[in-house]
Amino acid sequence: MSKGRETRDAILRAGLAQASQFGLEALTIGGLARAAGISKSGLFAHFGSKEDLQREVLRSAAGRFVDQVVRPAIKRPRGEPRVRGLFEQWLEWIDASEDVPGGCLFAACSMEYDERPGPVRDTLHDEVGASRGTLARAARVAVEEGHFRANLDPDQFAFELHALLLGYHMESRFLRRPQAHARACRAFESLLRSARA
Amino acid sequence: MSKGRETRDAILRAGLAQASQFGLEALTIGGLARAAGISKSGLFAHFGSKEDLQREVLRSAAGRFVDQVVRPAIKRPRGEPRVRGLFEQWLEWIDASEDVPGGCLFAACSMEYDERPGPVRDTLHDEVGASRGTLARAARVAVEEGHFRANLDPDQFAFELHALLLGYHMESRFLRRPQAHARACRAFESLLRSARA
DNA sequence: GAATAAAACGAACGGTCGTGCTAATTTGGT
DNA sequence: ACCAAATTAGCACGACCGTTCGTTTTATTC
Repeated sequence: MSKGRETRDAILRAGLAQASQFGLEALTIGGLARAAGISKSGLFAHFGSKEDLQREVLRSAAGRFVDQVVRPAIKRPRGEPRVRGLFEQWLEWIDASEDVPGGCLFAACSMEYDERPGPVRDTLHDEVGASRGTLARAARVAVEEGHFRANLDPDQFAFELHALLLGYHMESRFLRRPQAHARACRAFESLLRSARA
Repeated sequence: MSKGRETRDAILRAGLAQASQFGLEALTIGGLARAAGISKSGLFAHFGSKEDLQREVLRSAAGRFVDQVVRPAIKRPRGEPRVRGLFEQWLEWIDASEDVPGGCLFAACSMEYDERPGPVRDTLHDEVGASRGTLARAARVAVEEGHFRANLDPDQFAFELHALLLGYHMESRFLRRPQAHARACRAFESLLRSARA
């Protein structure tokens, strides 16, 4: 790998860390350059604009999300186990990982950008939509496998599960309640129960 | 009312509108002054610091939340109807109101401040905790009234309902799905069902 | 209507923001 | 070891940030 891409990756890693904690809007060129140990203009040369930088950070977050949540989950057997896998991996994704100390970047930013049109919002929108789609697809498969009842609406299930994950994010990261994990698991089991019955 | 408090209220009204759309961090003295039609320094004189301004905005948001959600709901009969009232009023609160065009300020800001310690976060934390407490209390009353099953954990119920409301916020305001309202209602009915059984 | 208090203003401060430009340096291929 | 290309640094810019200050305008009170 060329030197350029190496530093570029390092920048994105630092940017992801920063953005996950303080938001994409709070990402600054100067601050990020300081964190990455290079000059402002040296950093800037890797991205044509701040907006580009923000979108690249989002893209790298999406890559990590696939690695950490989606890929491990689809290794599990089709149907309910895979849905459970998505849920469990997603919980871990929301908990701080080494490179994303601020929790789920998407959850934080979708609130930040709900009234802020532009390319960044569009990129974010696509990625949130994709992750939501993954949930719905897993639910549909669980119906096909006969694990979930035949008349289950997979999109409704995905909506409810997604809401639950947002709730966990708030409970754990903002309210800092120690029971957050237990609460989320109980709610998930209850959700599964009504998806089967 | 003295002239000073009048403009102060007008500033807070504009601040609430702005913050609900773009976040409390994005609130700027200059921009707010422009929106309120006064000078930067004229505005600043009403609040000792930007942090104070942010906290006052939060306080005024809390007041409106009580007026628009809590008070109408506690007029309903104790038990399930009151829980339903909270849910319905809360949905309207999340939808744009005249003075809060950006949806629920608390939902947006709790993501913004989950890794940003300080007085603003503390204030926000208290208010989110209070609104959550209102949900739990209503659930407890519904148990007492015999509408909900006796072994229901009111805090767990509050957690799940709160998560659902966050999900609605994302579905409606960020993803802009037209079915958001129907989805939330279906999920709510399902939640009620499992609270009764 | 005059005296006094309250409120709003305009200018300026030191900082930081994103973004150009050019010059120096480092890198990789020969 | 040398050269071209890729990469980084340095510097400057206009704009805006929160904040302070002294002055001027507007409200309130007698």
